[in-house]
Amino acid sequence: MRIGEAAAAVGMTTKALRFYENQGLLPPAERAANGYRDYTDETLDRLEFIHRGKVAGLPLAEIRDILRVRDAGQAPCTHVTEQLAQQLAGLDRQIAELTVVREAVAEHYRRAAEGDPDQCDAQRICSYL
Amino acid sequence: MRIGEAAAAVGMTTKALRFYENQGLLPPAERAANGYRDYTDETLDRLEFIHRGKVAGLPLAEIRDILRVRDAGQAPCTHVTEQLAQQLAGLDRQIAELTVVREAVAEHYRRAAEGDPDQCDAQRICSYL
DNA sequence: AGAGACCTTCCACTATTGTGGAAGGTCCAG
DNA sequence: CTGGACCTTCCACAATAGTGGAAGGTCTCT
Repeated sequence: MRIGEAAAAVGMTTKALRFYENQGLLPPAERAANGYRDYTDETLDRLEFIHRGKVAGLPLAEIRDILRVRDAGQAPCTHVTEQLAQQLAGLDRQIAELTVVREAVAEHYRRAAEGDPDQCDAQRICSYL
Repeated sequence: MRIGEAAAAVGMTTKALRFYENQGLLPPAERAANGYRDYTDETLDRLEFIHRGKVAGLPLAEIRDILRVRDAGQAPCTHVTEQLAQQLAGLDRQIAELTVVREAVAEHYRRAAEGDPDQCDAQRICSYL
């Protein structure tokens, strides 16, 4: 199938597919006689996999690495498990950091919402921040 | 004081200060006879404010807007309160989204950690993702 | 006078994940 | 044979928050 059909089948754009090829997530596509890319269902599986990886928040580079392990003939499970563990740790760290910021902002906001605007101090520029 | 001294005083780089001037967070600096930027303590206050805004996770554009309101002679408190409310909502949304992703990844990981690598299915590329 | 530490401007580049558009080739229907 | 829908490549741009480096001016110490 041609690129437009493949893209539509997985809900991506043709631009994205070419980009993935460029970034090494898809192998260089087979070409029809006219030079058009010609995809098989295998590519769709691969694209679905890429989609699942993106949903899990993995950067394209990590998805690419997983696919490379797989393409090298190994089951990428160990690698995937490792990536998932790292991803989990990263998410926990990110959530923890955001929660800290959230608490700080919430505290600022509480003071701002109850406060007296006239207390603003020129030197602080705004006493609520 | 010159730019290097000002930058050191607030723990920023000279590059960052020029960048802030460029982005409108700092007014065009006074210049000494030799063309060097010449800062006063007011600039330090402003930089501290920028720093607090950054810590609160506000993008520079929003910090700039707050400063503009302030520079226009109004107390920016109302504006700040509004920004803080938006920021809080944004953080809550971001944390909620990350938490959803985290749960999905954790579930993938649980299955991967206990699973049998031989179950990997060629079509799925990796059954853990 | 020369070294070294400052300062100036300006342009390019970092990372990420694509999107937009130009210029041109191909294929099918009317 | 022409229009429209596809496809090709390639270059530029988006957002964010700066950083790196080149080329050159200035100041102070020795």
